[in-house]
Amino acid sequence: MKIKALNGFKDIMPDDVLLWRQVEESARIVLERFHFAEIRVPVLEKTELFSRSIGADTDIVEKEMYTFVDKQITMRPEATASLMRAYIEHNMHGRKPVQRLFTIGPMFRHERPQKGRLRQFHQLDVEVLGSASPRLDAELMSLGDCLFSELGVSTSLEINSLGCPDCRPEYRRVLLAFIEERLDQLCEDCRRRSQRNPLRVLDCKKQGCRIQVQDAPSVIDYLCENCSIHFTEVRRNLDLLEVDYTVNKFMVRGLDYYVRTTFEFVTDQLGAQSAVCAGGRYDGLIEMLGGPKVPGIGFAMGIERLVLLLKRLEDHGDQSAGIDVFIAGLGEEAADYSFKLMHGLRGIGLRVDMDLDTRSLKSQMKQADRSGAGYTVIVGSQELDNQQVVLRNMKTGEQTDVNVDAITDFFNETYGL
RNA sequence: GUGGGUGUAGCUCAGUAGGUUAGAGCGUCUGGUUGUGGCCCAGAAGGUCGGGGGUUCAAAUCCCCUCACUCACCCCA
Repeated sequence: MKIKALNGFKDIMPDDVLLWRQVEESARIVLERFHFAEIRVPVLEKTELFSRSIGADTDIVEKEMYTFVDKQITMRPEATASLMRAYIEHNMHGRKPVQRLFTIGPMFRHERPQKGRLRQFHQLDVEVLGSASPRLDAELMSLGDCLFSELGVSTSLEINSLGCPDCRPEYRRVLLAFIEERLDQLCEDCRRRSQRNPLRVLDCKKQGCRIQVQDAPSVIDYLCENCSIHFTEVRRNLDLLEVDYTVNKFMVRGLDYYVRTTFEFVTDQLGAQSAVCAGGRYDGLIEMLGGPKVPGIGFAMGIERLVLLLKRLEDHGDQSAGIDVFIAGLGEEAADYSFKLMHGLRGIGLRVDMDLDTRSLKSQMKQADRSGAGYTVIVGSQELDNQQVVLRNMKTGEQTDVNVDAITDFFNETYGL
């Protein structure tokens, strides 16, 4: 029986890892420009942390978490909760007024896998704690924008406001009344949704429902004064930074903790999974988890989805990490010498490989070619007798005899080590 | 949890009025080049045709069951 990876769990193969690194490195560069600090948190947490923060009756908590029931611990389905826990646990609010944090790592959700959605997937998670300024909302969105342009992928930004505990109940009532008036026109799912989370009816993808909700009351019209001012300021600041966006009054959130600003970077290139990055404000969350009364905002970016987008940009063929020097040897006595030489060259920082199984020279040259080495050192018995090796430039095919003692110096000069 | 699609060589895929030893390209290996890569040529290795059962003289091909993968719904990054 062949052992295979679990459904929804994927190996990231060497060629793809290069793209992943590109994403992660770009992210770290951009995040540093925005003065963020990386934090790494555990993958396992107490189940309660997630049920309390994400919401006990959300799909994630209800049926998608990998939980060790007997131990009451869960593999994180998202990172925000863990970061909040760490923030509270280490009293980070006391160290400086505003904490800008990010983390990159795997998340786990037991959903049915499909394109751009796995059971173990990876997110870049960015959070800022300690400021309620609408400037921050705009700054975070511009950060996402910068990251996408750094990577060369194009997405569009959609924003909305969900109001706050002061104004949302009123809107909810109005919306529910609107929905109930045309309940018989809506799909089965929406009828169910209208009971639990009427907001969700707004982003149903079915044509029939879309027509029905077209003229539904907009959250934005029901925002309280503070939320309204906040949203206007967010938009003004986005304009100030010249970040393009559209207001999507149908955009809602699946997680309970979001208030006020929500946003999504979407693309039409990923099939059903249009969101590459999504986030929003969660001003009451930290307090709810037993921490200080501190506002927060953050977003999560789906790395797999981003990598899929990058793959669409150009043909990424074999581009496995190459080496500088390949050592080809003839026979066993050469092998000892080659082995030692390889060790020495690695010691001065070169990327070196050889054929440990002493195959034919032809085979070794082939390996040298594929390895991407700029030079091949050929060691034979004749060369050993004369204390010389052949140095072959793999680009030009030019060969020179070099004294064994001069080899290191040659590479030192060539590669400027 | 629900629906559609696809499972043939390491990879991408041909292969239906059922019919001998199941094919191609790429990759791998060997040789053409007594110690030299890329291009070219020749050859070789590599397959329980996803698995099980059935129909038949005969099944990759037809029927049933099952599993895996995949896309989509739900939901979400």
